Amino acid sequence: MHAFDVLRDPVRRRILELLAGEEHPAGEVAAVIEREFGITQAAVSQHLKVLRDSGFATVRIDGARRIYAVDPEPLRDVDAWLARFRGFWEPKLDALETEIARGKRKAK
Amino acid sequence: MHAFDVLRDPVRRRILELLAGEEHPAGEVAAVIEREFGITQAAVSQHLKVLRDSGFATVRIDGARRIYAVDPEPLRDVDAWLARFRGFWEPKLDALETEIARGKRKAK
DNA sequence: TTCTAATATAAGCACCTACTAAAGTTCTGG
DNA sequence: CCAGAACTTTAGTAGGTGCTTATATTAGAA
Repeated sequence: MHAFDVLRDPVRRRILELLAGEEHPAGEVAAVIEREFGITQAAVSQHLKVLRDSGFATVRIDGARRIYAVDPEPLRDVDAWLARFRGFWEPKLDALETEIARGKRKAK
Repeated sequence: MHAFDVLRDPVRRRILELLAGEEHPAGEVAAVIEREFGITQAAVSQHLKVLRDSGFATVRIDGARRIYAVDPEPLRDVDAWLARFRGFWEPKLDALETEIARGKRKAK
């Protein structure tokens, strides 16, 4: 499943927002989503599965709980795709910034 | 239609890539897409309509031709949404860069 | 005006996706 | 071991999306 297919769903985007700050058990995520979107816990679990399978989230087992966290890799891919359009709204680098960027690249 | 719904479709993403560099008449876009994806001109026209209606593309009439170009606004929104995750992969700003960013903000 | 090129729109159909309800799994406490 | 809590998985379904074919529109050429 392509990254944009995953992000297309507003529920999945909201889940990622919730996980962006810190990890959360599935139950907490489900509670928020059930309240905000009016869907069942099973539906949330299915969305979490999509996020897992597509690499947007990782799970850690803690007893009967499953703790979910963001895996940023696919989001980074999306960011990379967007890069080609960034010139439309970002101001050009000025000389000093260019130098800094250059220095950083060398440092690596 | 939400921005991510629009970007979900690979044909529409490809069209935006084509338009990213420079504007193109619908016919040129259709020729490329027909070849790359094996779909008809009508289908491409429908995708162009979606891009128009959702604000991703603008049209300029030139005789019998319609010249399409990227409108970056919705892409910028997507970029803004992604910003909250950028901390996962971007290194922290160092002191000098922070100063530059601060100066720019003041300058505005 | 008539013909053709360039493009858009309409109608109809085949998937695909997100949902619900119900059943299955796995852990923990008594 | 049993009950219940925390999740996941399965089966079935309604609605949405993207495609094709056919038709409409509009501009320029003859």
